[in-house]
Amino acid sequence: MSRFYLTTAIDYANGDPHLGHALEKIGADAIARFHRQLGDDVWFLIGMDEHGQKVAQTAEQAGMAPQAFVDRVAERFQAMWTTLGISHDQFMRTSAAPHHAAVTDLLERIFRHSPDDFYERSYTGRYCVGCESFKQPADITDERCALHPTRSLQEITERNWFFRLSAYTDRLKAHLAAHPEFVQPATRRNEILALLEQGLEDVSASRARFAWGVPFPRPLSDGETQTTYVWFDALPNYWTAQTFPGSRAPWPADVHIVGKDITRFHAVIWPAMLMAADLPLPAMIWAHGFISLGGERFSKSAGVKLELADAIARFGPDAFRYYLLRDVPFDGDGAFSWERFEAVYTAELANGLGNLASRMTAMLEKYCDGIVPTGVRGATDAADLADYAEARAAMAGRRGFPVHEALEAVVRTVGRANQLIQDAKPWVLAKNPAQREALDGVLATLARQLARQAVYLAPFMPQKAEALWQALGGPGTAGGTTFAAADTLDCAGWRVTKGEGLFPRPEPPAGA
RNA sequence: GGCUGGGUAGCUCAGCUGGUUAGAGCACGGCACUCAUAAUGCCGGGGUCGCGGGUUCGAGUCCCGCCCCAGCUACCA
Repeated sequence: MSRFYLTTAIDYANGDPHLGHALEKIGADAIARFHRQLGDDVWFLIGMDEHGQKVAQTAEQAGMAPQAFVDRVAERFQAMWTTLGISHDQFMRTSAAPHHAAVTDLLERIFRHSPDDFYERSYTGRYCVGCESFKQPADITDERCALHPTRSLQEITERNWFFRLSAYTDRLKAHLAAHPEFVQPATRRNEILALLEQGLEDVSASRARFAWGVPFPRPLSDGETQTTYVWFDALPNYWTAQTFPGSRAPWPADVHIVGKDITRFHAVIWPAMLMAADLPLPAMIWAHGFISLGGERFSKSAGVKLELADAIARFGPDAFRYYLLRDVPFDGDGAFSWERFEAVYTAELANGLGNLASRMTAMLEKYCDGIVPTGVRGATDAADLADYAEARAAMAGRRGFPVHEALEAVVRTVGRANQLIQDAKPWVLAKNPAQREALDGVLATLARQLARQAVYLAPFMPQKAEALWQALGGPGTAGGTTFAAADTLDCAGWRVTKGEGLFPRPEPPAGA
């Protein structure tokens, strides 16, 4: 059994969960569940990034202490993940004591192993009082901050701890050259290579002006203790997770699943920190795309534009998961639309899988008293197994994690089952007792097809997969069945029951 | 501006190192069937492969130029 440790980005705790957050967690959850059924010993970490000036500000605006505020936000996120069936093993919160202690340890480890990498330096920048942050040239128009054009920018000099990121340019280049799979998909890897080619600049490791965070372990030469800068607090969460009570998080991680907007932090700063601390690097950074709504992008810091609850309520959490995983390529961008959601649901879940289950269970009850007959495996099984092998290949990580390709391969088996029924015409065979063996063979094949579908769909639609598995009378659970077992299973003797439709067709519009 | 990737049927996309009538899914039209959630299966219409040159016996596939789109171009995360 091989170990598989995957993480998602920790979500910034200054608002409620939105579609963008959900896409990442659902995709990661499908990967986690898939690897459990591959037989891997999976540890799946998600969580919250709860520190920083913005959080402190938002809390203040809400009239709350920062900790009370993030407690409330974390609760909302966790409730959403429960609703969506996210099967994380650990929920990180950076405001938790073990994280503070472990971040401090990591920073001290860097001081110890790479004494030259942290140093004091003055940073001079254009500070916007409205934003309470330094502005980059790109954000400045006519000497004013784009967001606060009525105020003038101040030139402020601040003394901080800096991290000698520049010293890692060559080592990072060498690592990417030796491990082409380290950053995926390829387009993100190209961006990182371009960045390394231009050379890295040192980055702040501590900040003055706000206290909501982990105190930087060593004071500046003038005695001031500053707050650890966001990336030296947030990124280490993947590593600090193992210090939490009850955690079995190993190190290094097999894959960090992140949004494409934060690839560089994970592919450059984080590995450099680990090198400085003399710790092993994660095997892969997988950067997924974004989902837009009405042309507007979502990201961690974008506003809520779609009530997640509404989308989930439409056809249930599993259908929502299916739609996102099927219609949004996990290595690129996609767009949410109600029309598309309904079209995919109707065509593939109601008319496709749902109807297939319905016609198969009906025939088994009608022709076999609900007991799956004995039948030998044939070409249909072989063709299905080829598709499933493709699904496993897509999820193996060699080419990153194109989750949509895996699901697509599984969906092909639904079409094949419908075709088999049409070709074999069991209702014709049933009229002729001499064709009994042929009829049994077809129905047994269909049972195996549905059973395998339940098992392979479990990572994508955990609840619906169990409902199907139960209707088929399978032993144990679909999600608890390994793919290896599914590939060889025999359903002879299972008691099938035709229950409620798995995916009811959408209600026609009122008045239509 | 620079770097990277992309522009192929109404929509979303496949088309590896150049080679026969350019494919899939969805949508659309017709036919068949009745086990099924008026579901399913079969057949079909539909493309100047962004534009213009070039190389080649032959280019969606290579070269040059141009147009358009997306991402990146570092301390909000």
